[in-house]
Amino acid sequence: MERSAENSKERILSAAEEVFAARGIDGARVDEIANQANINKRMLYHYFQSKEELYIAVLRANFEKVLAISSRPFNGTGNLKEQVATAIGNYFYFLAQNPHFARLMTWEALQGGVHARKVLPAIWEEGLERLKAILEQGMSQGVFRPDLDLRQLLTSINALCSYYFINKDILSTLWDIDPVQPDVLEKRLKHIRDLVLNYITRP
Amino acid sequence: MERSAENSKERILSAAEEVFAARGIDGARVDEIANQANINKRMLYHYFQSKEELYIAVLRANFEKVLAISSRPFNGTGNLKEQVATAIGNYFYFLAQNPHFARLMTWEALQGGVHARKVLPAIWEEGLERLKAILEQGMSQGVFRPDLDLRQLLTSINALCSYYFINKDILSTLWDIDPVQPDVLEKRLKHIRDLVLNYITRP
Amino acid sequence: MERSAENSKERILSAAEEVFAARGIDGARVDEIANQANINKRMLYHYFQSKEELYIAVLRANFEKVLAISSRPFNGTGNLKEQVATAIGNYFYFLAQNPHFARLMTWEALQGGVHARKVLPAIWEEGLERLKAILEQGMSQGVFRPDLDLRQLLTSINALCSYYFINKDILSTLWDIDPVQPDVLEKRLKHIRDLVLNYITRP
Amino acid sequence: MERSAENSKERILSAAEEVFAARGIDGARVDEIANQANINKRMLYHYFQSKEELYIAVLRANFEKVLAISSRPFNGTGNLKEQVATAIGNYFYFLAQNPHFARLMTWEALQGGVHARKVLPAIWEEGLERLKAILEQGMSQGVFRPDLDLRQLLTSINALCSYYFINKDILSTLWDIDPVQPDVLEKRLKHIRDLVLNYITRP
DNA sequence: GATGAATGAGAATTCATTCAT
DNA sequence: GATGAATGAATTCTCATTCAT
Repeated sequence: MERSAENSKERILSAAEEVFAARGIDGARVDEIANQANINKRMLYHYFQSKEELYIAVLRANFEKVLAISSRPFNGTGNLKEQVATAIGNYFYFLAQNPHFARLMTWEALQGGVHARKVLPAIWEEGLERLKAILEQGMSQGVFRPDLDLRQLLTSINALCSYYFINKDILSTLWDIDPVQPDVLEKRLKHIRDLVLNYITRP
Repeated sequence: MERSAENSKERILSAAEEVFAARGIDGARVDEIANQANINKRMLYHYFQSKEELYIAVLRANFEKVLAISSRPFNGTGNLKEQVATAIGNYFYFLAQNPHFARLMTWEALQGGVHARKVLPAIWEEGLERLKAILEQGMSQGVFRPDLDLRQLLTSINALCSYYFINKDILSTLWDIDPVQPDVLEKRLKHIRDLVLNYITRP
Repeated sequence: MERSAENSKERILSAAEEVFAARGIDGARVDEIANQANINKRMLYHYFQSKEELYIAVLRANFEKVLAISSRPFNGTGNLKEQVATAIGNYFYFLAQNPHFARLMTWEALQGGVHARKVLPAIWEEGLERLKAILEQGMSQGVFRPDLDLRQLLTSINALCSYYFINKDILSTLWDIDPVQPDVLEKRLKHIRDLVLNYITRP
Repeated sequence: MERSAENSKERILSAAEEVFAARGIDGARVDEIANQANINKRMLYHYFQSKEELYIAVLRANFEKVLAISSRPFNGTGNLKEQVATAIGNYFYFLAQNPHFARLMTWEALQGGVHARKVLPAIWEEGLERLKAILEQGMSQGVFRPDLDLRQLLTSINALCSYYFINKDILSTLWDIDPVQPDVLEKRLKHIRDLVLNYITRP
């Protein structure tokens, strides 16, 4: 990892994300972040006013990451059912590949979203904005059941995906397999898709 | 301000549950617990060896609560579908009426279950043990689809229920209504039941 | 051990002696003393005003023990040389059989004798009072060298005896034998007697 | 009030030695050490993990001091008897000039050497290593009595020297003179030398 | 005499933050 | 930009002592 002056801020943010995701804001130690970023603690305070500011910066960066994902050209093809399946898969694998994201969101949720609120109030559902559009389209076209409550449904999809990653360690113990192994991931995704697609297509 | 000896420990446990559920083990302050329990901090250390021990005691008490629920006479009647609906409802309302439970479990989950592991390793699924039995029965009787993966399904039910309460504050902002109001709760439960029942009954 | 009311005070004193000898006044815990005495902590404060008072009471009791020894009929027979040997032996075995004594005296010594001073200022040499008398007799009779400095000599005898017991644990490690085993004790005593008698009898 | 970085650790160690020697590990207060070192308590924990670690560091430093003494060029001249006298004098004056040393060793001894053991197990006799060599030489040359038990003898010399300094305060009261005044010191040393030399040279 | 719970003052340890260079 | 030492305010934990019964 390069150590030129310019990327100091990046290194701090990245280390902070790691530590905050792992331990939450109260469990995180500024020292650990500085060590992991390979910078002097004083530099950390040069770039960020306080531990809390740094935490918020991490949240902001993560929100931007989802936004980027959710606004990038959609690779869903075929009919609307297939597009739902694709959108769910995209989200699921985004969470799998960005393990810090769901953890950060959950620490935040447990704290009532006090910090996240300072960044972007309505971000919570952003990652599923595309999916929402597809579902709305499907409802109006009669492909999906007309009585879908999108709030409930999007909440459920979020739950079905996030919960899995949040509880990874515990599931790992309970099931005695690694929940984030490729084939195990795929199995989980299939289950979520079945559950959701079955529901939205049957009146 | 009663001060009888026997309930001091209870008061401490109860205050600790409140504070740990609200802030997690790292965010909790022993002083706050002592104040809320209306005891001298010293007494807290008389009954519990350390903050961590107290936290574990809280976890243990909560585990026992679920166990008590899941092992009490089941009020499910009627056919297996109805029984599943009842079991989900029982669990959902248990979470609604014991708001600390899901929060404690989630703080724990985020920390990899390090403390919970010291109490009871396999407790995680305990609250849904009854439901599991019903589902197994339904599968063998051909009432439910035969290819149910119970691990996945129970995880999903847990997710659908817990996530809602964990994200209560955020949903409250997003939706601009109180998610734990009786009728809103009932709506959420209906959605979960639909999702699950639809899935398990269609091959 | 009997637990009738009357001997509570005795039990406390005895436990306190044990604990104070083992850990010193600062290392001792009132709780440990109470537990070991099998009484309620409150009783301890019934009999003794404070931890310090209790400690002083222990010192006093120990001083009385030496006084009793040093004033009891002397079993020294034969000539003065033999009497010196006997007196040294008596003192040495007193220390061996009352392991708390030398330890208490040494904790006190390290603390400048602040507490002991409150009990009996001149007690320090009491245990060797008899020996002093014999030595004086021997000097005037010309049996011992006439230039003996009794202060120095008594201090030395005290040192030669006490030091051994105080450093018991360390000698045990260094020598890899138990320093208070009967034959090892006897060897030490012989050495001390040789050293002293050789000195006092040669001009 | 200089504040250069390098000597902070030294100042802490030096203050700690002072306080630990004066009050023992249980009687010592971290606050007092910090004050005396003129640093913030926090720095103390920056350099040393805990009070116990600091105490062990003090022991280590003191052990190194004796080692340095005992391994420096010996200024003993003349015949073996004179060399013994010199070696005893060196040790005696080392203790006189390093009053913390004997005190630290004695606090340790009373606690069974639990902490010292972590530093250097066999250090206890180190300060008299040189003397031991001379005595061995003298025995084989027939200058000293052939039946010397060096363990006993070295223990005795240690006792005769250390005990004096450990009991300084009490002797001061008993004798009504200052035991560490130069001429009083010299008198004590003379006595010890007489005692020992008389013993080792007479069969 | 006896008990167990309770307490306030204090002691060790930790942490985010800032100063001097 | 960068550094390492320094700090004050908490925070956890401990202890001798006392109260209510």
